[in-house]
Amino acid sequence: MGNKAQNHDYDAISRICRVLAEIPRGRVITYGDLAEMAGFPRAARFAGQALRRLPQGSKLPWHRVINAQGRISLPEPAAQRQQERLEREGVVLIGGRVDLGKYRWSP
DNA sequence: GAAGTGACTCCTC
DNA sequence: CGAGGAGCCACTT
Repeated sequence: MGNKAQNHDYDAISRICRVLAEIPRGRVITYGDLAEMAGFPRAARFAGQALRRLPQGSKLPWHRVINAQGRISLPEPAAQRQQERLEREGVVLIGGRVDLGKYRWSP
């Protein structure tokens, strides 16, 4: 059948999840890079939507995804949780900002 | 099939 | 460094 994004778009989402699962502990990735690695260049927003659709009990490291400015794009209070998770992995936030030059993950 | 939406990014002021 | 605006992509309704 020609169903693409009608019932369950496990095609694009699964790619995002796959890349997400590859992010090593203690590292972070930007929405833009995540999308690009999944095969959707310039689709940073899509990455965000995919993560937003992610179930709560997901084992995927959604907290390792931040914006290109090294900041958490998530609204409160989720942002606080994400920051704590990152710090718990050793990712230091200075002024609510992550040093992408140090923690940005690249394959 | 068109219009709306967003956990974005880049450029300019 | 912060605020504002246009551009982009794929999903959702």
